Amino acid sequence: MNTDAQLETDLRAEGVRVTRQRLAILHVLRSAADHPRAEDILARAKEQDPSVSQATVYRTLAMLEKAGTVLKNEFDGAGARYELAGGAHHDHLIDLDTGEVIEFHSQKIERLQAEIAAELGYDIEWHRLELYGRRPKAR
Amino acid sequence: MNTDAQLETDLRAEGVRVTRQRLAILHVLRSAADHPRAEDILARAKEQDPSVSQATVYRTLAMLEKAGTVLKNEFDGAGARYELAGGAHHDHLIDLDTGEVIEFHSQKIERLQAEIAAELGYDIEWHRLELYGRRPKAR
DNA sequence: ATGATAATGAGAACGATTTGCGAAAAGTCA
DNA sequence: TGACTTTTCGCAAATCGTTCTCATTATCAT
Repeated sequence: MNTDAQLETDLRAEGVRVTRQRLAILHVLRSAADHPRAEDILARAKEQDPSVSQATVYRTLAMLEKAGTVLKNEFDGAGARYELAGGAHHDHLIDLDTGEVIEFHSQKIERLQAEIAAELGYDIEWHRLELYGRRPKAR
Repeated sequence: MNTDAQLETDLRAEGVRVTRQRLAILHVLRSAADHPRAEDILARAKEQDPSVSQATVYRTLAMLEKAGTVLKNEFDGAGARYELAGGAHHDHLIDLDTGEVIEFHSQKIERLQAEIAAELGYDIEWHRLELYGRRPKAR
């Protein structure tokens, strides 16, 4: 698990400065149960530290993404959605009615993807698999 | 196969007016071997009819997408890329070095996706599977 | 504490896409 | 074909999410 202190240590290890704003943003990410947008992250971070600005949210997310600490998901519709990395790789199922994001993983699909790419003469660098669906209406 | 005349007939069937601009855009899509961006489509359509404007390209693509005639792909990086629908469903492999887009299809993967969604209690409305890779350097 | 330097906030700038609006075509019917 | 109605068009301004500029502030090694 990642504790806030743990994350702070990681930041220092990256050789970047530990600022109030960055800690606020990391805390938001760590305590998020959903996959918040930059806008949401800004709002939540401001609760903890009103001085956090939009620019800093984007700058911090970009740096954390480069560092591999956060994952940026560009689902359809408006705006990227973020989550802390650290867990196992997974793909996403987006509920078209609520916007809720469900994580899942299939070793079989991963294997098939690699096979297909190999047949086409490619090495996969990364991939994106998103299912968009609805919960069938109870009848 | 879709001939230009065929596409025109489809347009009329949709109850929309057949304009020079729309025909130019459809022709561009039909003769495109790649997955052009709105910008490319505008440039190519202008060769055939200089009066085509950017706004019309976007408006036309939006209407064709809604009509199911074209597919809009939002790969990573800047701008959506379009292709004529009409063929069989397929997913994409994007060459990270050249930007080239390769189409592929796997019945197995499709089936697995449906199974996974079903287990989670969902019906898939649509999905997006993109592989991003490179051709291994010859040694 | 102090200074070198990185990070910040505010707002302007950006790129892709969308929209409002008056002018110009397309379709319709006589 | 001409007159009329409605859609579509081009242009420019507006949006939206995101990035950048720059003067100011904060971090951290000393």
